Parts: sequence; structure tokens; C-alpha cells
Amino acid sequence: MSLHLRQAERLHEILVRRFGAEVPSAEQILVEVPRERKFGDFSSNIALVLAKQVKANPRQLAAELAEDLAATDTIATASAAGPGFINWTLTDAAWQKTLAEIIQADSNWIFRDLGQGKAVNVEFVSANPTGPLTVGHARGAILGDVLADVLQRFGWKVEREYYINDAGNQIDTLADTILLRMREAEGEDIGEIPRGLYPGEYLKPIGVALAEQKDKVLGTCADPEARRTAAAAFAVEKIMQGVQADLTALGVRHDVFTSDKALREAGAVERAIAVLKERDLVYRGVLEPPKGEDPPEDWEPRQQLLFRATQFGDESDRPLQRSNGDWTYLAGDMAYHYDKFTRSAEKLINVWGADHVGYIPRITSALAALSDSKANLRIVVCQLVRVLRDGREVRMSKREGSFVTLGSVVEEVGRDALRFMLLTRKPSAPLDFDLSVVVKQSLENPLFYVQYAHARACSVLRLAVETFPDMPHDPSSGEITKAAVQTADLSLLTADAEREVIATLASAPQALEATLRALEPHRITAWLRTLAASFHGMWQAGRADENSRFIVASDRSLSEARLALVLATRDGLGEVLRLLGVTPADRL
RNA sequence: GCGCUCGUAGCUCAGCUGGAUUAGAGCGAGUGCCUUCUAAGCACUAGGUCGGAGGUUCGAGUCCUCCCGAGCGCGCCA
Repeated sequence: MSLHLRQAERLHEILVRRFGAEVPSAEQILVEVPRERKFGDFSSNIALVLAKQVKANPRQLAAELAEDLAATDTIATASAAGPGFINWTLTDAAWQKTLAEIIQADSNWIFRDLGQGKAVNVEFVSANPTGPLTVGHARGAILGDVLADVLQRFGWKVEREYYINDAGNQIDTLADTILLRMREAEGEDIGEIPRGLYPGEYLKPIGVALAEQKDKVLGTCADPEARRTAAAAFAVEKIMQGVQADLTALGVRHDVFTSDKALREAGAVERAIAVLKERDLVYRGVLEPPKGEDPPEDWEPRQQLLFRATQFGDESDRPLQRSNGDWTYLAGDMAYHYDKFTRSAEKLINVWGADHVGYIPRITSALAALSDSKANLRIVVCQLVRVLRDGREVRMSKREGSFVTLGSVVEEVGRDALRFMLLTRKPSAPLDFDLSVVVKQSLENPLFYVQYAHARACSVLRLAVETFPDMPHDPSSGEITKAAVQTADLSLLTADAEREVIATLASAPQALEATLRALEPHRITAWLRTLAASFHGMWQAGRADENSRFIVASDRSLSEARLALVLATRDGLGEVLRLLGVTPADRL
């Protein structure tokens, strides 16, 4: 159990004793770390929250609760403050015990089983298979990947999914472009790529590949539609190979790739629409013209199959079928989400780019309609990424085909730096990504700062062996092992800087659970930076005063105690870095 | 026109989903600290009417309304 939660439990027990069972649970009691350390290790507003319910003066109630807290053996001081806050500090022994538990528990102390094996489906990336991934996609990819990992560590059964939009107009366009590129590869002068097709250079190699395998892929197809279908399948497969290569380079993995086309061919759309019909949620009707500044010129009112999205809070009913009889994107997508829902995922998470925000009410209303409001869908919107170099924006023009591909960025800055940087901002905020900063070895580069702390800790663990050669150590890394500090007398850790590091370490569950709640991994990178800062601070104390160093040759016991803290810090940093898909550095 | 997101120090951003006694970091600017475990660091100083105006509340950067500004979006595209 986390230290925070344990504090809340103390309060809960005290409340039960005083007021009986009708009090907030430990999970509901807010326990915070005050901004200023001098106000205490923890604080709570519970007296303010409860004052009305129990008809007490908040200040008076806080004082009484503080008195009860102070009587607890792990709590050193507790007092009421302000309008009714309670501040308290733990005893040195309690902090030392916290560290001891962290060391004993390996890294499991950070996580608890909140998911209890429940199934959650995380759909992310799902970039259209018409071109390579960009840095923008990478943000969503890493976000989804880390959220999936975090959910898994907290006990959920996670399925990681990629939805391939391999049906619809864009795929026809792709096929036409590829067939043209094939003719170009065969020596024909195709001139400019006509308007309406994809002009990007990245499709050239696929045209060449198609020319090489023309007989095998297109065979003797004379029918233009059959040729198109074959070319499309060929191009999608090639592009998806590239996408998967980029994802692999990023360290991002999916369990399932679901094809829109395959779902449609299997009748998923008809099934979904049948469900809606049963509930009287589809009808034939005519829509109002779209409300854009300049409505499409070719717009004209038509009778079509519509879904009553307005009944679920959407601003307008939505078409399911085009005039040529094809299903709309929404029809396919609702069928897909219904499919995910019926695959028994109790929770669905979609990671989407900011350019899809307008579509959220549509899909949420569609899924609510299909699932009888039973589906639990959360959509994490990921704002756009601006790529900079030396503070100047690098243009990402897909038209020119000269846009910054994910592959090129990973090559330039490395997987770890890219992952960490893209995780430092909350998803809902736009992100500037400066290629020249992430390779810098300084504080400007937050990953470096954290890696430096990790490497410093590793360095101390190696050097300990020089002073104390008999300490158990790992021959390959040269670092002392846990066995060396297992019996350390942690009561020797009483310095402020040391307690600070323990406190930061112990707050890891807070950062991780906040990520889980808000689906915002930047809280994890923030925690890493805080822990790194505490550690750098503690390190520095040893520069001012030799007796404050981790390794004090004349005092074996003190050294062991401090090395225990160094080891715990190193493992905490390492564990959480790895959770983010970043490899901790043993040296820099 | 409408919807969503964002607006916090010169710059880039946190602010734990309503808490206080001084709104926090980093960069940039200024000062100090290496015969000492990595100075790739640490400590300190300067810098903010939290876009603006109302409102709800014991209590608002956080919630509500309106306004201003930026980004993204609005279809028988996906």
C-alpha cells in the first residue's frame, strides 16, 4: 500500500471511531503533500469537507483530528492550520520503514491491482494506410503505448489495437496513384501527378515494386475495378510494413490490427445497423446543409439513411449510407466500435489526433446507441506537434512529400529522447519539439537530467566496491547488489535531503495513479524529474561536506544506509524509465 | 456561424481533477560553489494583477456565464 493511501487510512480509522461508518472512505479522503515542506509531510482538508455533515466547526474538528493523528505511532507532529486543514509529519522511523519496504518489495511497491484482470482495449495510431507516419503520429503512438503499459502494470488485461482504414475513397485514390506510379516505373512519362491523387514521393518505390511484381499482383485482370482492388491491397500492405517498421523503431507494439475492409466484408456494418433499426434509431430523411463558412458547391438535399445521433447529444443526425449505396465512414467506424465492445472489453480507450475532435460526439453517440449506453469509451485527444530545429519550425508538407517522417526523426534524436520528450507535455496541450534541444546534454533536455541522476547513482554503486571490496556485487555491472544493503541500519538516515528523497520516491504511486485516472503520462515524467532533482540535491550535500557523502570510508554502517537509499533511487528511476520505454543509462 | 482544445514569469511548461499560510519548475539574465563519489550538477537573486470582466463557494489558476486571442475541426472525406 502506498504511503499516501496509508495516511488516508489513518484518517479514515479516526473518523470511523468518532463518527461511525458514515464517513468518506480512505480512497475519498484527499491527502496532499504541501507545497512548502515546512508545513509538514502531508496535509488534508478532510475537516473542511466533513464539517457540515457532522455539524462541527471546521477549525475545531481539525484540531481534534490532529490530536488523534498525533497519537499515532508513525506520526511525529500534527496540527490544525488555516480554516481547517490538518498538517502532519512522520517520524524518522516511519520514513526509514518506508524505505525499507521499498527495498524489500522490489519495484512492485509502485503498483497495485486496480484493474483486477478487467479487459481494456487501447486503440492508438490507426493512421490511414496512405503514407508513412509523421512525428504527429508518434505522439499518439507513444501515448497509447505508455497508457497500455501503465494499465497493464495496474492489473488490467490490455489489448493494444490498430484500426486500418483500408476501405473507402482514400483507398481508391491510393490505388489510382499507385497504378500511375507503376506506369512511371515502367518508363512512361506521367508528368505532374493529377489533382486528387497523392503527390508524395513516398509512393514512388511502391509503384516500382508493383511494376516488378505486376504479373503476380495484377495478373491478367482486365477489369479496372479488379485492378484497383489488387493495387490497393498491394499498396496498403507495403505502407503498413513501413508503418510497422517505424513503430518498432519507436518501441511501440500492437496486439491486433483490425481491417476496416475485412470487417465490412464480414457484414459488421449490416449487423450494427440492424441493432440500430431494432431500437428505431435509423430513418430515411434529408439533412440540413453543412454549416461551414463556404458550404460545398455540390451540396444538394438528398434522401438517405440517417442515424438519430441527436438523441445522444450530437448536434445533427448523421448519414450512414452514401447515395451510391456505399456505407459512410461513420457506418464503418460504428460497426468497428461495436465490434470492439462486443469483444468484451469493459473499457475502450481511443487515442486520437486533434484533427478528429469534431468527430467525437458522433462516435460516442453511435456507440451509446449500439451498446444501450453500456460501453465505457474514453477518447484521449492528442494535440498537434510542431517540429522545430534551433527554434525554427520545420515544415511538414505532405503535398511536397518533403515532410519530416518519423523514421528520420528517430534516427536523428534516438528512440529514448523522442519518447521522453513527447511524454513531458499533457496530451491536450500542443507540443513544440525542438530537434536540436533533445540531443543536448544539459538541463534543457529533461531526459538527460533524469538519465544523469540514474547514471550518477549507478556510479556510486560501482565505487562502493572500491571502498568496501567485500560488499556483494554484480560482477558484470560492477555495482553492489541489494544483498549489500539488506541489513543496513536505516535509522542513520536522518538528514533533510535524505528524507526528501525517500518522500519523493514514496510518492511514485501518486504519480502513476494520477496518470491512470487522467490518462496523462506527463505526470510520470514530472515525477522522474522531481526525483532526479532530489537526488542531485542529496549528491551536492556530499560536495560541501565529506561526511555527507554516500560513501564514507570510516563509517561502514552509515555508508550502507546511504547506499540503500541510492540503490532504491536508482531502481525507482530505472523502473519508471523502463515503463516509459526508455532505457536507463548506467553511465553517460 | 457553430463545436472542441489551449491562454500561468522574457521563453517552454507544471499545478496532483475546488484548498490555505509567499502560485511552482526549467531555460534565458545575475551571483556564489570543483585538491572531494560525474560542476553534464547544486545553491541563491531578479522576474507573475494565472488573457479580461462578472458569478457560484467558507475558499477559484482550477467550476459557471460572457468577451478577447491562438490552434484544430465542421461534408454523401477518412
